[in-house]
Amino acid sequence: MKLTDAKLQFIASWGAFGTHWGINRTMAQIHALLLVSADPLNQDDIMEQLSISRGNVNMNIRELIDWALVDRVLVPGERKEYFTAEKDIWKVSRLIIKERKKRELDPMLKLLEQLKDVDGDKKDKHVKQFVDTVTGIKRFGEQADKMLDVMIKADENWFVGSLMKFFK
Amino acid sequence: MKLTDAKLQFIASWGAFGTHWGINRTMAQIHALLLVSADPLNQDDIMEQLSISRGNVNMNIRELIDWALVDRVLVPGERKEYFTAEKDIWKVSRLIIKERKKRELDPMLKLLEQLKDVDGDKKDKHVKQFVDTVTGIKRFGEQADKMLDVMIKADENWFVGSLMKFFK
DNA sequence: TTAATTTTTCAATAAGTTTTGAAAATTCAG
DNA sequence: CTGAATTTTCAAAACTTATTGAAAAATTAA
Repeated sequence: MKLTDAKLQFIASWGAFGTHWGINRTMAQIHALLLVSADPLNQDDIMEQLSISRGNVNMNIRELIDWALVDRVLVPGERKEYFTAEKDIWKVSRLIIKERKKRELDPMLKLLEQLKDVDGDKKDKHVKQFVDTVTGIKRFGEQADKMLDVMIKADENWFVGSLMKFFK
Repeated sequence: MKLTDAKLQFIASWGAFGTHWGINRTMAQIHALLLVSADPLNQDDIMEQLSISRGNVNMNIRELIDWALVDRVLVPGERKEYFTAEKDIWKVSRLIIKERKKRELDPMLKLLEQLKDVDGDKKDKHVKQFVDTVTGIKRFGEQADKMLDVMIKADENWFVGSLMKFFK
């Protein structure tokens, strides 16, 4: 397969993949494009290669920068801003875990903490089922929280070496 | 907080949570409702408690059954079908991992396998960047794949006991 | 059987999300 | 400063996804 076609297919698939993970299609496509580009790109490059509008590029690039997946780089002698993606996929996954944990898991745990103290007789089976469910999810979430914290701090060697040996 | 309000808040939040994870809002809400209900519910119960249409309940219940998160149960003397959710959150998480792995990770790995054999001179920096990126993601995906397989097979005791000790 | 009940389907509609593009704001070279 | 280049904003439009509800299909009690 030609490089150009392979790039297009990678970008399309990464975009579709992203939608399953709460990341919008275009944001994932821009990310994909930058991941496979050897040199930094500017807004016009991205507009042209993905056939999308300036506003769209601008908004999604900002979002990618928020997630720390993309950095602005200064190209000497150029007025325009250039962008480049973090290429180390282990670092990328840690950045994504960190961001999603903050946005999703942490607030959920906070809510469950409140809900577990519902009023009413613990002997009542409806109250009991609610409390048991909430408590169970909370415990699970706390374990996941710890595990993810370790992953966020770990580096690839730790991950591949220790964890994967552990997982046989 | 009263049980009724706590339930509503749990259902609303679980629904919002689900949308971040590629699960539609209503499907997650029905799941939440069944998780906190002590007894099985029928379509009319769900329609009433969530204020949604019959068609909507029917489609999303079927989807939940596909994922094996919900089971049909026969209530003696009743004509209607009743539904109940798997309450063990560890089992629930394994079912979700299994389904999403099959739908998302496996196809992505298949694609990356093809893309890594792109034509062209490996010395060319554009080809090199593409191949390096694809190979890196593929390797990462394969590790994740193995790890998730172990998790799918594991039970809660293994998970909490061994893994969590490992994670300090 | 038949007819009442229940479940399923699906076209139309509604709701939600993303994208555009032109105008406003900002930046910076001269 | 001034004005050209660039970036940002955001209301309107396009697109995507979810929901409704009525009709069709399936089920089952009598």
